Amino acid sequence: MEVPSHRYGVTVSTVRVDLVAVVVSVDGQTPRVLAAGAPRRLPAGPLRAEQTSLQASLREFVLEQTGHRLGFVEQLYTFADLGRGGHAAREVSISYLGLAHADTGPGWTRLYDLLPWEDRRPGPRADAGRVEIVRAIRAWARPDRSARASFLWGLDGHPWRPELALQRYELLWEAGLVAESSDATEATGEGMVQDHRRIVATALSRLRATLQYRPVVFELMPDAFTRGRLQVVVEALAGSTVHTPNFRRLVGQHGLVEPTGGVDHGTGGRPARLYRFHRALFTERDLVGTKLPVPRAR
Amino acid sequence: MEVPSHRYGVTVSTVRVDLVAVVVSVDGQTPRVLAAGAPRRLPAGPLRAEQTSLQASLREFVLEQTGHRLGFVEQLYTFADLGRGGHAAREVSISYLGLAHADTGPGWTRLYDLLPWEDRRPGPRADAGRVEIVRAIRAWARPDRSARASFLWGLDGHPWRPELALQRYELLWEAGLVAESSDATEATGEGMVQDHRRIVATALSRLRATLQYRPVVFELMPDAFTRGRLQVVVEALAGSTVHTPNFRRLVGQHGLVEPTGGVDHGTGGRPARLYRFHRALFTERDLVGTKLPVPRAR
DNA sequence: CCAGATTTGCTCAGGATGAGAAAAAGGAAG
DNA sequence: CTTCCTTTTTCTCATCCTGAGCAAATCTGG
Repeated sequence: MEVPSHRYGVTVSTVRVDLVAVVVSVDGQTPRVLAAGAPRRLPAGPLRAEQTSLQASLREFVLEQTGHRLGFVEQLYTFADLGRGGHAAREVSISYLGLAHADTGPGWTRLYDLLPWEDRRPGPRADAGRVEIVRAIRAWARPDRSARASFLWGLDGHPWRPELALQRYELLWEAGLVAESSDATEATGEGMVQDHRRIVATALSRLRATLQYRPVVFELMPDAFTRGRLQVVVEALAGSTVHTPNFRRLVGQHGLVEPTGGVDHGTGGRPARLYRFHRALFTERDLVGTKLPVPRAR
Repeated sequence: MEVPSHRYGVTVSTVRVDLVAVVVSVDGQTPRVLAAGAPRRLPAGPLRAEQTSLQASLREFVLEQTGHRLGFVEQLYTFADLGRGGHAAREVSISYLGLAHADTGPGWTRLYDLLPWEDRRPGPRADAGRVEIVRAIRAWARPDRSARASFLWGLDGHPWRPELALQRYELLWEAGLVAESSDATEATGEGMVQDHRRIVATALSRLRATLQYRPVVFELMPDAFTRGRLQVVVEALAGSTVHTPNFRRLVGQHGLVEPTGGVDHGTGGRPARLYRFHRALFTERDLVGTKLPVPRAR
């Protein structure tokens, strides 16, 4: 069984390749994604011939298009299925997740306007939309797909898992509840160009999963911050809340942060101590091996 | 801040795109990778214009080149940095991990011939090679990179983490210990064409990480198997051993398997009960959410 | 001064995990 | 047939991690 040349094949596969960026930041307690236009579109650009690495290419065009210097960058997934955008031609998009410091302005779309069901933090809109979605899913899933549906939506005793955002989006897609052609509703969210909403869902899934075993949140934080502020950012990304004493316990016992000595009096209650990320320790470790809690409660 | 058209850019980025497959199987207690030639080369093929999905394209050319029908397939990473193969031209490779049932023959290379230091199971060759590698790394890392080195190699009180295979390969690369041009040594392994060994390391990392939270091993198992056999396969992929009673406890309590009623008398000791994967339960769940133990002992 | 809000620390139960001991059940060698 | 060896299988125990609740400490704002 000899493996032939890898130039094997009948079709010469020369296609156009784009880079697509999902740039995330947290503004107050709302996560935002860089996407402008109507319908919204993720920033994208071509591979640059002169750039040796993909990441450099990505950073450059995000900087040019938006003026933003990306901190953390991670490759997500390469989308290349036929008919992605409606055209017959194949279009290859290499997608990246990037984290940037807080910023607002046009082009910064609220993440949960795109995927409203992913925000489970207590609030006025949360419950109404949830009921509506769950009803629609139950109707569609019955009876064949109900096990999968209740697993993904944390029904019937299953826990809600934040990191399954992509799988939930895909189920909604199959159920016809997030067709990009339809109008935006309160519960099913705002549509985007082509398959960009799927790419955002991919990014959210990956970000939430990464949060559980790598301290990437610090890419979104200023140099000094309170533990309460850190908790708010984590909860914003996870889309659910955590038990405050347990959160600080975990943050503390991993030695992730060290006090700066300063305090913040603007928190409304007892003043909070300021901390900084213990970077010296963790750049060496390639940022692997220490985790922050993401809720996985019922 | 308006985001311009995503057709923005000075260079038209039309490049050739290949699919590369890392097909893994376990033969006895040695993991194998589909790669033939000298130096060895992973099976690769072009995107097929007529295939709608990448996975379908991949399955087809792996079937054509090797006669193998892939079970599990997962996208790994897209390599596209300039000068990957030594040429100036950019070459984009979308890499996939595939799992196949046990098979031998030419073309099936032993995985740990390529990455010998990743096999930590007790054995004659293991200790000798380990000492040699650790000595070389320590010499190179001192003193700046010693924290990173000891973290990755489980030295100075750090645990050995099987899933960091890629990071270990990259450190060895930086240290000049796995230059593909040099001759294969007992400790640093056999070289491959272009950056294929990096792709194999990527696959191993991903496979080991996946093993910890998704029951993908079953893609490598026959329909009926003993728990001892399952443990051997997991240990082969993880490259280290686990405590037998704990392994069976975990497998049992997750409800992953169910007894077929049969027994296997060929194990050399007390006959072992045969089990099958409880597939009905887990296809529904999208194969998420149940895990098999991978050792992370000191 | 009081009410409210937030930070901070402590405790406790339950589950998961690492490690060891040992019984059960067969095959192989003598 | 008996003895030894090997593998499977079941328990037990200590420890750590995690979820959850209670309460004290400390400030701001009215």
